[in-house]
Amino acid sequence: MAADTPRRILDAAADEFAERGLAGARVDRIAERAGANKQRIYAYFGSKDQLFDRVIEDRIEQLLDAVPFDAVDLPGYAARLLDFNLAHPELVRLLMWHNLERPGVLARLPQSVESTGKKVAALRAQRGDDDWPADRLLGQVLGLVHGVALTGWADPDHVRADLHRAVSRLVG
Amino acid sequence: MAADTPRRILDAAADEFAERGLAGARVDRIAERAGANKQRIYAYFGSKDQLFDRVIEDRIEQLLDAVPFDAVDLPGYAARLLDFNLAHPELVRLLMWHNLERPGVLARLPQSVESTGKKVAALRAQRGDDDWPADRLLGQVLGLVHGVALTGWADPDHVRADLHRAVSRLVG
DNA sequence: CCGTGCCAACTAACTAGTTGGTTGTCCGTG
DNA sequence: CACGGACAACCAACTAGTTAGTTGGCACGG
Repeated sequence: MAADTPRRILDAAADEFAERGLAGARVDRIAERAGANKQRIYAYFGSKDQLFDRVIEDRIEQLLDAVPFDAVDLPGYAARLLDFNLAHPELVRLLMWHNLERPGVLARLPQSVESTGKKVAALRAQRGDDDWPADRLLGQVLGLVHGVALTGWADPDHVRADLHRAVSRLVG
Repeated sequence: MAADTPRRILDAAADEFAERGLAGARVDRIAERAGANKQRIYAYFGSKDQLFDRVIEDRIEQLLDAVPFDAVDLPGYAARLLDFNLAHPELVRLLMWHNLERPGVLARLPQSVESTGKKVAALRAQRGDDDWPADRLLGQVLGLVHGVALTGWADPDHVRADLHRAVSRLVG
């Protein structure tokens, strides 16, 4: 077998939860997708809910640190983050489900808090806080990226170019 | 009884679906919340899925046209749209659920298409298309509003002020 | 008597979580 | 080398509760 069982279960669960959410996911289906056994799921992760949380923990870092933050070139960072989102729609869906079905949990996740803290600090060191407080500017930029990724009518190249332009105007 | 039965069912279903989504919602609970009867739901709406669609149809207009579009004062429009979102989180949740559990349906809804079309036309008449194509500029603005509403760490007053400032820089 | 509505019980399928029994592998002990 | 425990994993059946959707019977107003 390719990887060890807990790993395969996590991956299969990520797919299932991304497609159907917590309430819509089926434990039997996760077991089948993992090529593993139902009892292994309960042995390793305890319950469906706990498994969902572990999946999020497992993937959140991947999503947060996929694109290295660049306080100097904020428009470029935004564009690269958008590209990652477009390339990994399952992870975006996973986070949306989690936001709806486990409200507030993500905001309290240490990895998330730490990553955001570092970004704010880097941004503050680069630009200072007077023109536009770093945390709030970051919020605008991240909101813009996720928002346009959601709305996403136009083709990716246009969206990326427009996003780059928009963030340039924000920081300019 | 306050309103007629179909109306009460739609309202109760909107609450239930907004809280728990399609898969998480329970028909019995909707009946209870409506102070109505389960068979009435099936008599009027056919199935749980169809009921969900009807709820969306019923509420989509309310959410799309909640804030009259203003092509002249785009920053003000964005701020007012944000305020509506903050004031009606259930409707935002309802749309997020629908986007996940019924992907693509919303984009094909006539009301949605028409509303967007009018906005784009008004924006194009106001600013022209050369500097920034109207449809893509609108996408950026709407994406920004929904994005910051999602991310939403800071307090509403700051978020609104920052959003106003951001959109001002976009259109300026 | 017909339409609207309520109540309660019912079916049939599904679902999270459990249990018992089995196989194979690794590892330390005699 | 042989033996036996510990462990990881599989399979299948099971429990107990839930859930969408149905049916039959009753009350009331026009």
